[in-house]
Amino acid sequence: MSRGSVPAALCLVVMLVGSRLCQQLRAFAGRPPCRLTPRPRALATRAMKFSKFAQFLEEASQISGPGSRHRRIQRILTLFEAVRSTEEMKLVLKLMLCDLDKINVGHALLLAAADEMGLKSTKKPAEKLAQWLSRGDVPDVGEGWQRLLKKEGTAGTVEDWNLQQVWEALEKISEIQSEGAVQKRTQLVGKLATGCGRKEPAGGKFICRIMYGKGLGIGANKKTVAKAFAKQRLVPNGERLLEMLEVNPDIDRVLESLEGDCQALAQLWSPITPACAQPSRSVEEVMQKIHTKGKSMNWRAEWKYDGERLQIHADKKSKQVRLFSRNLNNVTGRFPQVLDAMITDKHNFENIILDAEVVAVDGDRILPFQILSRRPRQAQGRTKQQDVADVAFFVFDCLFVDGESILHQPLKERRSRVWKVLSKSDQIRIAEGQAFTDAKELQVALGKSIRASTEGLILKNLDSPYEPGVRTAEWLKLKKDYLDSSLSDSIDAVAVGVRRGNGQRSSVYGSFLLAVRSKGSSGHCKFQTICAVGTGLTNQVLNDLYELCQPLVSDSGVVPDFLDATSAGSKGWMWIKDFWKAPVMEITAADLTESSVHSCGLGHLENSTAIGLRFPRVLRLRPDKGPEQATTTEQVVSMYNDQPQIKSVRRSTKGSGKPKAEPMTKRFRFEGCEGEADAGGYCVGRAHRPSERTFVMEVLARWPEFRPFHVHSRRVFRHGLTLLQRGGLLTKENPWGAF
DNA sequence: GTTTAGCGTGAAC
DNA sequence: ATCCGACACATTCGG
DNA sequence: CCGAATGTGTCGGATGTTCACGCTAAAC
Ligand SMILES: Nc1ncnc2c1ncn2[C@@H]1O[C@H](COP(=O)(O)O)[C@@H](O)[C@H]1O
Repeated sequence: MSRGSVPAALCLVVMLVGSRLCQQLRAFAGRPPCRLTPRPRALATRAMKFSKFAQFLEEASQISGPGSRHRRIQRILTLFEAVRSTEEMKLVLKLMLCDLDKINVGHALLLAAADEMGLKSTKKPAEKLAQWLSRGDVPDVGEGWQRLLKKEGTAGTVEDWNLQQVWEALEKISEIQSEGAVQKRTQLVGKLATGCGRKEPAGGKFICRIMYGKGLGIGANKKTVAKAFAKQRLVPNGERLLEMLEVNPDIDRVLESLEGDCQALAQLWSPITPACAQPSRSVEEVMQKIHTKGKSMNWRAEWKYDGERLQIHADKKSKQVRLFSRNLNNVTGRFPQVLDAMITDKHNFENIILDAEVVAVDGDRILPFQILSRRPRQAQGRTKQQDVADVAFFVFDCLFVDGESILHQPLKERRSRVWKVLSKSDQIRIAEGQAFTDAKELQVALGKSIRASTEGLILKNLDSPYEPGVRTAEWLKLKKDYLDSSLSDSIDAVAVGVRRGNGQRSSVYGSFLLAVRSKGSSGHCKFQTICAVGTGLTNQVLNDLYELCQPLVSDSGVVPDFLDATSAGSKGWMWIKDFWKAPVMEITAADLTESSVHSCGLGHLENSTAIGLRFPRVLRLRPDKGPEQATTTEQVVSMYNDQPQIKSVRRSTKGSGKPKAEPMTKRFRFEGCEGEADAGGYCVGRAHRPSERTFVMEVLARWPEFRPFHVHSRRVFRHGLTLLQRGGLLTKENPWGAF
């Protein structure tokens, strides 16, 4: 077998699953206060100390290996069993799930608070902490706090707050406002750290993470905590916690309701966790998913509008309307135009809950997400000046109508139910879509949707019920940037800056500042930043990049002169000085956006705007390329101008778009694979076991033709492995050496 | 003393 | 938003 | 038929850009 050619058996067709659960909804974050009942004090006598709470968490965090999930759940269960009252249980849950009101405490403030802990053993604790973090001595601020507090020791009498005290401190922090707020907050946070972490330093770590609000880092979040809660006995109906939370995010209320006869039904004025869609990477993959699902061929392709998810609650008689964001925040004040549109007499409902996407529009034209996000976030006074843009609501589902929860009804029913009672208007529109049965129809629909400036399609099983909070297989998203085709171009960009990772990535660089090539005025090459990227990298690649870049990093902190960077775009980076050795990465993105942080295209566009990338991610490294072969600014600019939204604006304002630019780098597809999913049926799964990873590495190393594939570590050649084994190319004795 | 620029935070994607 | 790793559980393969 | 290999789902935790808002610090 010659090295440059690919065995026929290895024809790989990318067609299958990339099912990725996105991160969980941060369902609880920042919910506006709606606490009507004063909180009774927990029993003072046996109230749980934060130190004890922290010990449980610490133990749970150390569990790993096979069976770890179960053991972790058991450990958390013991924590629950140490709880003495429902009130205390509320606190435990809210703390574990970081369900706090907005407290305006972030990374910087947590650092500064180290100086407010009254530490004796460390001089300039905040400085020390920052140093630890920059060197990766400590994976996150929380661990840093723990380390500082540990040094203090527990000699003498030491504060040890109970959960109630901690909660009250958090509430106090959330209330701090106006002049001097930052200082007051910092002091209070410092005090809280002392109260939580003097007796048990791990308590400092956890209170820090709780305030930061991104999870406790113990390998247990909402789902796992709920599993443990299901087994505890103090509060009845524990196994219903999750479903109840999906229909009412208020933990206090839900725990109370569990004590009665509870049912997970949609309720007016109480936000329902929205359903999400699974990503799909091609028309073929979609068709395959639909068919293997079997039963129903009753599917609908709907435009995926690029705006914000909005849940509309309305009641005709009381003339009330309430709007909730995807994360269940109350955003009623942000869309005053729509409130009126919801309470017209033209509608034939008494009350209703709609699922919709709100989009910035100009008449019939759909505007980019960026325009929508420029609208004010808070209710504007009566003296509203010209708004940034009109908005329209594209309704695509209905969860509740006239006092009845219709979550369980099939989509078909729900749809026909709404359209009967909802009256369309400029503000209230219906999501465009069509039924489809085969790949061809789907392909056509996809093309249409993209030309209409949407992100792609959402495909829905018309026979499926509404599943709150679930990334259900009954909804598939097919976005243009997922597609392996010329529809989405990739960019080859140079890593010009690096930044140390956090948490589990603290031993390597966690993200990279990327730049593209541009001709400097003097004819020299200048590079312009286009995005930072930190996803799409495997641990292997991260380690390699660390080894590769470490020697190239300058210690000066001065932006190198080959680089054209804005001041905002150059904050927090360590610079690569040995530029010509800098690694090149092939990346992709969902959109090209206007940027004030990055410098790409400065000088090529009107209003001295520059271009950045939305949702950038690494496809692969390009060790075969040097910076001089990176994509150019001009190419990026023409990609920008090629976007449907930009074109449509140009059409309406000017005559025509710019002339077509030189061709982009295209991703390679191995010959014979295109559209031949049935030909061999060889492919594709995730290569996540070590032997499979090794195999992939080998294949990539030996047949460069494979490299240009959209190779994420989890969507590669499983069957290729089998085939090679069967063909005798791989043997048991020498699994990888037979090439 | 008043105005403006900068920075941190949260939240949308 | 995207993506990856680890683990869990289901299904198929091969002796 | 059973253990190993493979296929797929679930969950947690890394990471991105941009914007408005409100406080702080600098500039006038
Ligand atoms: N017709 C539609 N049906 C469902 N979701 C839609 C639709 N149009 C836009 N979306 C949005 O797409 C989001 C899901 O995409 P993603 O967040 O990429 O998983 C939802 O949260 C909605 O806000």
